[in-house]
Amino acid sequence: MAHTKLAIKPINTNFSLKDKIYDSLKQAITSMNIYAEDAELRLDERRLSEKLEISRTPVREALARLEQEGLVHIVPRRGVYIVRKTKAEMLEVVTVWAALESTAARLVIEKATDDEISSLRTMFITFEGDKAKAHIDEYSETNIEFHQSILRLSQCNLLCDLADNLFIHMRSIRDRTIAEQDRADRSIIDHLHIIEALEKRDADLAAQLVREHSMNLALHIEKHADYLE
Amino acid sequence: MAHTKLAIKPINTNFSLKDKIYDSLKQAITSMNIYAEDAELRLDERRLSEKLEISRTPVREALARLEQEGLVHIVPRRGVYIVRKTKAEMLEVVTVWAALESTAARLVIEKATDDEISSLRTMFITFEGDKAKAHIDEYSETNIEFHQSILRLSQCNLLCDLADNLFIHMRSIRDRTIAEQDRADRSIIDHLHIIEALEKRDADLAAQLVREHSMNLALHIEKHADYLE
DNA sequence: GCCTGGTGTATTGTATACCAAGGAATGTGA
DNA sequence: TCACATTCCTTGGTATACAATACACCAGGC
Repeated sequence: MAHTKLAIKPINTNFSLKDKIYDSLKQAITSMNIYAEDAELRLDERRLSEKLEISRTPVREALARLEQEGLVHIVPRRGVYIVRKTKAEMLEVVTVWAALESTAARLVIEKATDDEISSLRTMFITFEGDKAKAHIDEYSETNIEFHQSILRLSQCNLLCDLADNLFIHMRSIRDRTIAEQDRADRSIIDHLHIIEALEKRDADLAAQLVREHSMNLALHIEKHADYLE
Repeated sequence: MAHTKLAIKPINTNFSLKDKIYDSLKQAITSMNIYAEDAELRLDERRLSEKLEISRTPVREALARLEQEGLVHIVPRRGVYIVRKTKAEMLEVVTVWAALESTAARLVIEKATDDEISSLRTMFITFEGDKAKAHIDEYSETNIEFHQSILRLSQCNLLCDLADNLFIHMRSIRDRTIAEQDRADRSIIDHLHIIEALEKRDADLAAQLVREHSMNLALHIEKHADYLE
């Protein structure tokens, strides 16, 4: 049915250039492999603004936000550099992640329905048995999804937001470590135990299992992540 | 004694205008009572830049950082507003705080020396007995110091940084709530129990006590903080 | 050959001008 | 008196010009 009135303009006037650039840069940084030998860690205000065909001002504001967030480091009159976390810093990230996610697990028990919790279980049915090793890439995605689901089901926005920021750094590690040894299998077992604890509504146990699961990653990084200087 | 060598200048060339403005604004916002009826929540780029006798650009960059941090909200073409947390948001802040501090407590047990832990105890000797109620203001400071000490002794910078940001919001609540009822006394008792757990190097207990202590604040806010809309 | 200082260039920091959008004040007609 | 349109002011958004600094390179003197 044709409208008699000019139908639109719900066009977003609410997102300014700087927001778009911020999202765009963040996405770009997130999806690049920061720790590769030949990674291009240098950003150039002017080149960026020319490439995006806008002026430097909004680019600068976006970069300032990224710096506040810890993704880039701005050196006065030298340039903007993507931050590489040291091993020590990465261990801190994982530690804080553990804190956030285990608290999320407690909240899930308070707030989530049985259905929501059991939805976690269905995420893993495709990996029953030995399939995990065979489909590492898929599993890695599911793995990430699982952890983010716990955050989401906690219904605590602050928790989600903080965790999201940490996740940017976690992701690059997880991708590297999940393929090593039998970590994928071990990971699934851990996850199933966590789900069981949630289903039993045992807050202390769930929190403990979630924390230990993350801290195992920390131990692994401590031992094996030599590519972090 | 006079030096024979020219003694100095490791002078920081690293602090630009925007950094100073950022610090200055943050300090100002932190120390004002955001929740007072007549609080001036509106900021004006132009007025600020005129008052500080600089251009708008660095002011804008400072404000952008503060927005990223959640202290102010910038509404396009409307203005910049200091953020008032709602009750729900404040409860989230306290929840996340609990997560961070209880993890810090675990780390204290791993990393702090006996001396460092016992230094926590000495903070409270002046408030032995019934003195807490009589010196509410002093106690409020000690209270804050106690919690920050736990973070600091965890030797985890990320934990400290995140907690500091939350603390800005916690502070305004604590100042209001500590004077109510017998919360000061209760608070001291909690703190002493926490210290005992740390001294016994009982990580699970310490983490639990710290978390419960904070969550009690959450319950109190839930019930009594009607000034949060 | 090495040290010292100058100079040029690249890059970010800051200032300023102009724009667009929202909202309030004002005017106008019923 | 009220509803509505118009105007204007306020305010943040963007673009651009200029200033300041870091670094590389080079020339000249010892």
